[in-house]
Amino acid sequence: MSSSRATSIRQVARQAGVSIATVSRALTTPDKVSDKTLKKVLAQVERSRYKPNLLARNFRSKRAFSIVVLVPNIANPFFAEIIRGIEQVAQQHGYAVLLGDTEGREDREAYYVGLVETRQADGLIQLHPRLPKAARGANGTLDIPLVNACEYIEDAPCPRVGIDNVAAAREMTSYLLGLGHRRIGVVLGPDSSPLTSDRLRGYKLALRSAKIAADDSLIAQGDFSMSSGKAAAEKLFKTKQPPTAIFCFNDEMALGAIRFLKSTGRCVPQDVSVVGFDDIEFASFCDPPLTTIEQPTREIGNKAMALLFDLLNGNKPEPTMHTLPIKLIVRDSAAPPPKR
Amino acid sequence: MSSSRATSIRQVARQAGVSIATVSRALTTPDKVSDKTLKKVLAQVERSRYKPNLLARNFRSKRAFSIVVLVPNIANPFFAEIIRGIEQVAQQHGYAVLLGDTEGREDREAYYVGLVETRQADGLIQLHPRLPKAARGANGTLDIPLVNACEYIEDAPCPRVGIDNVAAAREMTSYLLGLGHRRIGVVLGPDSSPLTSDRLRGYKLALRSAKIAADDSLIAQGDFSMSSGKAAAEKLFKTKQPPTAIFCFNDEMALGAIRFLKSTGRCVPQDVSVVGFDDIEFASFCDPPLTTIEQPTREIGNKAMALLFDLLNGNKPEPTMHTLPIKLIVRDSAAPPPKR
DNA sequence: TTCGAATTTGTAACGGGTTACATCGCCAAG
DNA sequence: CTTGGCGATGTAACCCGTTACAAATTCGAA
Repeated sequence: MSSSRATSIRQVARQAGVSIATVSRALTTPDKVSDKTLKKVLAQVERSRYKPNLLARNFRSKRAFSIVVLVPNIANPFFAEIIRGIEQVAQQHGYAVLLGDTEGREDREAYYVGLVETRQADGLIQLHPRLPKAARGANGTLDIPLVNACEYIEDAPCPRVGIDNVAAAREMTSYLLGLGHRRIGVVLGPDSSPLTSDRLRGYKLALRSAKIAADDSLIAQGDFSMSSGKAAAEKLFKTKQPPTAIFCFNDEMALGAIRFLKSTGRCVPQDVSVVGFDDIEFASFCDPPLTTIEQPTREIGNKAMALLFDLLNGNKPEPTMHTLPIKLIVRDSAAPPPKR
Repeated sequence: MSSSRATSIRQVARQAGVSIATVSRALTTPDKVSDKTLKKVLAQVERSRYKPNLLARNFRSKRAFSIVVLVPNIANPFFAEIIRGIEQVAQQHGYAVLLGDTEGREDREAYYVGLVETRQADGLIQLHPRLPKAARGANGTLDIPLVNACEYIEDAPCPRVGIDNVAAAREMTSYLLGLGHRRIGVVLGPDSSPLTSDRLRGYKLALRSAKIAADDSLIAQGDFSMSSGKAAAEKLFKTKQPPTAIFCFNDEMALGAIRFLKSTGRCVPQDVSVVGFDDIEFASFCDPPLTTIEQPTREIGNKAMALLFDLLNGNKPEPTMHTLPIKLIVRDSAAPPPKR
């Protein structure tokens, strides 16, 4: 109580009249201790409210039992769900998760990589679409246990988990085509994101299948933020022949686009259809409820952590891509184009 | 390279021709080492790519240099912003933040408290409106360094940081009264939250000042979710005399309420005004943009971490409440009541 | 009873840093 | 030429667990 020094295993051992090894065993491998002694030790542990210092245990075992997740932005509910998925299985395996919100800054990223280099964390899950610079070893191999999720890294020498963005975008585009749309605008994410190129590819594939020529004036740049979606929609509607439907590469931008359309008196979906991607929670509560692509966020997180756990336990890295299924969620933001 | 054993300080010392103490000093207190030796040591550190094992350092210094944040739900963008604020100053002080998403489960909470009891983390920031059960010591004092943010805990023996919810709700209610509303509905948060009672108190205070009698039929229960806001609005409009304005105790519920009103053909704000609380990012992008109360989320996070840091460094606990200023954000979701 | 195997317990080394204390050199003052 | 003082360096203890190995005890079978 009064002592500032926490009770140590040696104290417990002395007070229980056994050796420290016995106390250690009683706590970690109880079946190696006789019933009588076990009871005696546990009673004393209880009495002196002893909590083993896991800093010491981890040090000895050379494991921090924590992993870090590098995330571009936790304020984004899409990532939040993935983090939950990660945490869920992390906890099952006794790992804690360190949150690494980089807010886009490289120095932050380096800091978190440093955490695992200095053994404060055992591995890293990267949600950004790039390999952390600091993680590359001298000979090009990976220095640290790493798995990549959501935004996959091209040719990354690590396990990856995500969805088939080409197929998903193609499915969504086909859906709009099926409604009768012929002029379908797209609002891209940032260029740096492989997501953007994949989804764009899917979009074009669908057009090709429908024998429709791609039109560059129907493609607008965005950056996954709501305001960029608004601006992109504005740009698309300044052209001679505006689209009858807009496919935004995430839900936030779709919300922004809808915001613009409404502000100009257009109705969604009667005048223009708008669809998104991700199915964040707000997608079902906006007006109109958004037709979008649901990503298995929870599962992506689960899988990513499971892969990292394998990695940490020496199981094969196998730098393969793990693709999880998506689902087209039809709500009310897309309808057949207006007749004219 | 080939060795699985990471380079240790002893290796570096041997190869640099100095003692381990000198290497240690070169890395932690360079001014205690002569320039010549310092250069020699750092060169060798570089050459052998030595990274000190912080697990060992932390073990020795009896500090984990990490703290945990207990959060009800990271998927909630309001909490996400606060976490960012916490992380920001944590990093300045060399602390990492462990994310503790409890998803409302008590066992999870206990697990995270255990993390600090076992020294894997040094302290805890609680975003829930309650004291972690496990944190209470034998004699009622706190066992672990704790600070409470956002949803304050009544009589908690720890520093707290948040806003003046009574004053904020009062200000918002007065604003609606100023627009001419006389029947103002409220949608509460969960009963267990002190937030709810404080905001309700502020609401009633404002009514009293305007000499308007409170009417229980204008009070509806919610739980901070969008769907609960929708349900609550529905209930309020089933009564004989529905309100002309609805004050929802957070933005999500306001979004839900607007959703309901629109689905019944009512216009916001022409027919009914709706206001929220928190000013989450979506508040400015919904339709209509939401009039709400802006909380200084980033600052709350910053302050909470600063307080915890003080606590960890032995500075007085002083279990006082730190109140940060709010701001009424007027957008388009509230207007004078319709004339009749 | 005796012996060996199996089980339980204890002793002590160990992990990788930090740091108190001792030592050593060096230089200025006496 | 001493001596004292100071800065730089080295030696070794220490942190608090785990665990290899040794010792002691128990137990059953011969």
